[in-house]
Amino acid sequence: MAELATSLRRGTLEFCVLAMVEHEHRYGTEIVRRFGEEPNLAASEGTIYPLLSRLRRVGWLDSKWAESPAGPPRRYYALTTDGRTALEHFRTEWVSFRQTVDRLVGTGEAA
Amino acid sequence: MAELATSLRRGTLEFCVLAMVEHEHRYGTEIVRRFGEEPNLAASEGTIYPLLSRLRRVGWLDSKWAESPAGPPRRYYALTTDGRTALEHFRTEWVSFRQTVDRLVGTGEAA
DNA sequence: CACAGTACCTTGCGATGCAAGGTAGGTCCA
DNA sequence: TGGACCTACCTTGCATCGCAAGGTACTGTG
Repeated sequence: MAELATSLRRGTLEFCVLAMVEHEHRYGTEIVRRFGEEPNLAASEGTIYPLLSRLRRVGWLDSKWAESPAGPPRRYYALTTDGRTALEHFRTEWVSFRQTVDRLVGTGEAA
Repeated sequence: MAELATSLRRGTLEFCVLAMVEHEHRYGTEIVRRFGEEPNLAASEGTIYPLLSRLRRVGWLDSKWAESPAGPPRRYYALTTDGRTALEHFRTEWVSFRQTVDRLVGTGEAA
């Protein structure tokens, strides 16, 4: 069986990325660092970069290069209209899904 | 990108199965049918049977055959001690994970 | 000009959801 | 008796995706 946390990330990680660039444009390394600070989501470069590529490919993220104050240029990501729609859709699905799991496994919080 | 619901299931499905046999022994087809009634978790035989085999293999589920009132015999599943421990562990992890996602994607329910 | 730091990306593997396909025992009814 | 149908089990093969490990390239420093 795979690591518990790893499996849980599946399916949510990409939307956490979308949410992360929703209000501010961010670049790869910055995103990796921020996820690293979340024990529940900690994901390395090997996860994040391919993910960012996928999100660009399906048209949920857009990117543009920008100079760095020091070091190589950075690729900054931003939500597209489709990306925003997908994120909204996820928010609805997530709440529903979360409630179902809470009910079935009984976290002790349900009524 | 895969189906949203499909990805979300990953990692939680197996614990929903454990929870389903926590208090009552159940057999494969019954479990499939019950999941079919949950729009968020709908999983077919092709998902459930291999999953049940894995759970047996790692020692979280135990099973014994029993006659059916009509039709072929059924394999009834029950939680092992290890299975119960794993389920408890999941409950803790899940609550923590769920809160992190709620906070990051902002479901509009957070404080 | 070597070295360390930052930033990007790719390769290969393992785990797992799932459609589709396969086996076998039981019931029903002509 | 025997064919159609149901129930119940399980396997095969494919696609997806997280991730460790490895790789390229630019920049500033001593």
